[in-house]
Amino acid sequence: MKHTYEYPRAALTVDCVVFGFDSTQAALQVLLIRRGLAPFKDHWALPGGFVRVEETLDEAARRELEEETNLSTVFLEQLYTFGTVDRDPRERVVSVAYYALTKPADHTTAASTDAAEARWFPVSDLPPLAFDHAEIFATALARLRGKLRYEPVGFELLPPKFTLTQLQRLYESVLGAPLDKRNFRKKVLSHDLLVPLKETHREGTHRPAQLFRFDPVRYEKLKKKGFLFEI
Amino acid sequence: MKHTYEYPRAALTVDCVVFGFDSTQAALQVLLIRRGLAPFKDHWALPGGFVRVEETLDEAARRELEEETNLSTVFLEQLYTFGTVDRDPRERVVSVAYYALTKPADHTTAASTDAAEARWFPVSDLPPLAFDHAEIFATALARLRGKLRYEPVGFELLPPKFTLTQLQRLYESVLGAPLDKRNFRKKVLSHDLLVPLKETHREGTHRPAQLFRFDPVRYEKLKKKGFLFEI
DNA sequence: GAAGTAATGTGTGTTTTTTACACGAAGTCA
DNA sequence: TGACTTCGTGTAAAAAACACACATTACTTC
Repeated sequence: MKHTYEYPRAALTVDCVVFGFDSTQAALQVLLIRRGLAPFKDHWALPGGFVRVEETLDEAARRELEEETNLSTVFLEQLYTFGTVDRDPRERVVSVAYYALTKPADHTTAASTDAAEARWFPVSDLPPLAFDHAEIFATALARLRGKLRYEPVGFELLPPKFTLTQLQRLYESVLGAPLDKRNFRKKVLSHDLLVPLKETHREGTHRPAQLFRFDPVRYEKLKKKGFLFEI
Repeated sequence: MKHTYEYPRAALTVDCVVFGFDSTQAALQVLLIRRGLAPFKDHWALPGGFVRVEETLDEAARRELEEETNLSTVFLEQLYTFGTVDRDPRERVVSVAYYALTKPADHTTAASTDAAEARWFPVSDLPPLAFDHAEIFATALARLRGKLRYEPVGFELLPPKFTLTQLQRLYESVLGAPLDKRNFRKKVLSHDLLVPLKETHREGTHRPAQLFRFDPVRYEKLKKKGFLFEI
């Protein structure tokens, strides 16, 4: 070790796996950016960047998300820290990975501001990723699956008003298995976290569907009491 | 590493929450070391230390564990990364926390080699901890609870041969709730991960208990097939 | 305005899982 | 041989999970 500090320093980055859901195609998506610089120039990569000395990890993740993709106010949670010695060809870089869930409203905003070209890809059809980002993505997807099963985070991927069918499609794409309509509705509604709205979702040539919204206040209350929200 | 850094560097540490289980007292325990240096001199803290440039995070955690506590071959898993700006009064230090599960056999070894005095504390009665280690510990305990519920990690805290009552006591101390003996045994045995031994555990003035061992091979097989091991 | 189309919304019976619960058996010690 | 302590076991009731089909509503087209 030949450094002048008393301890070795590592370059610290945050990388974000940003999930979105396309209701029309019922497809889970990830936001990627195309790298403008070497290494991995022109490759697709997770949005991310270096952590500044005066900001926490969470702040860094949120800042990068805003800078690179113009997303804000999203669900954001630390995922795992990747510290293989040679994951960056330049030098030792340790990356704290986060995953984020975004509502469709934010998507367009994201897609429009491409300093470095940002695009949504369906998770089932990703391009090759830079660095160890494929591994990070896989970890994130696994975590999302686990999370969705036990906590009501699905709403973070839908617009504020949504139908039960939309919600079911979301669960189906994330979990990768079809669900029974009646049983799904029964269970979701039993948690008492959805409030039916007066409005309906009218679209196309068929019966309009009831719209719901998620009740975050009620969720906090129930969570405190230790309720579970298994689907 | 060069002297002129294009990006800010952070000092990177690993900290380990080492769990042990005292079967005789049915108490979950944590291994702490007493700090010999400022800051927090003479305070109790989690074992840990700086990550070297040529080692991965996992390697660093394992090395620190061996150096400071003489433990090896334990279950070790990354927990969470703590990156509050001022968590270390000296300078910016980001810590990747791990949690470890150790078998009783290792305990004595650990207790004996105290360069810096290492001691086991029952989790219900911890001294004040240095830095943000109390928060790290709380995170680890919550994780352990979650993990135990869905994966067979309890065996990591017991000797290679154990009785079902010992296992039950372990679950009870970690989960913090009493369990029904018959239902517990039924469920544990239904997973088909325990093999009964010829020997029995004879102790004190009563009927000896059947000894079991965990079957890691069978576990790997079942895990691959996607089986769950909920308790 | 009648008929066709497409997605919504709803209930019940069956199976599986979870829970609650008590007592004889086996060994030690005096 | 009697007292003591922990071990090991089964069943019935309740709850949860699962499988499953059809009438309703709105729009479109003829």
